[in-house]
Amino acid sequence: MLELRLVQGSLLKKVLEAIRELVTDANFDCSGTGFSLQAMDSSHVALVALLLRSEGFEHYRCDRNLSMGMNLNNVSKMLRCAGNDDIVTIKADDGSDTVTFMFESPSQWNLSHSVFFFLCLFVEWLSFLRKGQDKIADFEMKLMDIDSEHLGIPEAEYHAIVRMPSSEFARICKDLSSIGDTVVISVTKEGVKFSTKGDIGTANIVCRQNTTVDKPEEATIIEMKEPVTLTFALRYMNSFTKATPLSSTVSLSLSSELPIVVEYKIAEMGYIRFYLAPKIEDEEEDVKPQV
Amino acid sequence: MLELRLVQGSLLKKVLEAIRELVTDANFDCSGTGFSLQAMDSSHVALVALLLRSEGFEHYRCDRNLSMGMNLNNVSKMLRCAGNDDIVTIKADDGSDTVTFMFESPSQWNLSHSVFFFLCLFVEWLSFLRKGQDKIADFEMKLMDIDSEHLGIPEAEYHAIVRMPSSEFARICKDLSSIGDTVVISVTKEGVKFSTKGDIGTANIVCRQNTTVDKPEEATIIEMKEPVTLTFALRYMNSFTKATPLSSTVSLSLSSELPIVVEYKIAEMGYIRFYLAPKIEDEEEDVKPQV
DNA sequence: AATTTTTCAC
DNA sequence: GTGAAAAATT
Repeated sequence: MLELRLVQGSLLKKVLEAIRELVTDANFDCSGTGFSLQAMDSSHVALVALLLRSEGFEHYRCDRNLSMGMNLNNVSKMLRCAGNDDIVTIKADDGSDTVTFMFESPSQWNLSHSVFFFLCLFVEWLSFLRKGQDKIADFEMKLMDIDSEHLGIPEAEYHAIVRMPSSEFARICKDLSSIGDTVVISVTKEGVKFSTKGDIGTANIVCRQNTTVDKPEEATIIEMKEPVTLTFALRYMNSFTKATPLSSTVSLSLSSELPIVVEYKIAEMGYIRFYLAPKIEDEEEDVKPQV
Repeated sequence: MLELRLVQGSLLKKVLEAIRELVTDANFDCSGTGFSLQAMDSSHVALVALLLRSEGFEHYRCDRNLSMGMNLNNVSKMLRCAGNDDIVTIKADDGSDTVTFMFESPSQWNLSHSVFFFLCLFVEWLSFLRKGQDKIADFEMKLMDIDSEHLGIPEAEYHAIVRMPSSEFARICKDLSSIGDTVVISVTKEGVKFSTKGDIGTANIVCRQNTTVDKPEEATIIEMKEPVTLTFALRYMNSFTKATPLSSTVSLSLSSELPIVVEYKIAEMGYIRFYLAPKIEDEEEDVKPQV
């Protein structure tokens, strides 16, 4: 039997919005460790790895390892029926070919946004006292059989790791894709440079290391062992940035010839990591990306 | 060599959004006086004139007069990659067939919107002290050869000049175009009347002079030497109102048989002016507009 | 799921 | 000024 209770249900909604553009069907794997997913995108070029550790759940019961194949668009449809403040419970019986998502709405309180913070805390405390909720919904979904090719992802030493605000990374990818199709990411001790070239011209965006900001999540930090320059398809990068709502920072891990790792940490729980193989620099422009 | 540095980069973004619907390709002319553009719209009916005086730039260097032909949609694409708070620099080397737009993001400061104004000023002063920025982007674009027919626009005496809130003018043009295709603008000592006629009926909007408002930009001021009534195609008027974000007020200058001048002043820098010839009132409805 | 911008009908 | 349907964003 499986029963996972996640107080912050909006997190699950964000996770699905982050993945569903890239992957249509995937297996969710449950074990004592946590709730995880690993899948290639439909064109077999990018890889997504999700981990939500069991400790991050309010309640986590997983009697034995379970792999549940789901259509992510359908999961997303159901999750969109959950309010952002809902508590989400995922349930599956042993041997069952269905999974159930349960959403408990917290009681409606007539609060404007300008209410004081302590009042919010008070209200949250009240809602713990309440025995029930105004609304409880459950959605049951058929599971599917999906061939999973669970790749062991080797731990690699990266030449460079860049951490920057996730919104800034998203903005850069979006801006560059209005000029070109690919981005050249180049890390030197000067900083990290994102470049592209297209019919109407060229673009270069340089971000310098900057740790002198008020909030740590606004910092740009570059750990570089060796300079590295790699080229990637912007189309995938833009898909990855769908995970921006999950974390205020993103990290890019780069090594020559290795796939880039674009990681969004999920507070208290784990991460989403996207892997994308670099384009092979060649005389020809239209080289098909290799995995 | 050309190097123009504009602290308020969003202004340039707005200028391009204001023009690009009307004009696809145009020459930007740089001289000691400033940065200017003059172009007919693609159907050769309306004329746009832009002036950004050199004094409005933080730094203005223009060694010799330069006319740079650009596709405004491409310029706009690049400018959309600039943040609204970015400092924009336009660069061109002598004899080069490219132009470079450089965007410097101000450093991230932890400021909420509710911060006091003087604190903003302080922060702006601080950012001048900083040697560099977190993010610097540069976009290079090929220039084009464009036949420019730089018309001398004669200074005219206008029978009437109406100044009103630009948003109000935009609203009137939009509303009237849901009823008819043309607007009759009629200035008398009563005020200014915008009228249209269509299949479903007629509409008249009268704005009376009103200077007794709290803010001067909310005033409607009519300077009239002589009553005047002219007819214009609403389609162009609606294009002109794309410049609304540039100024809180607009002025309409009218004389019989002369093109109307719709002017948006650009604070501290200059203006955008749109010229549109009146439709000749005739028994026939479908008279082609004359320039 | 594909491409670009805004609104309604000829 | 051209064209088909609804809405925004890449």
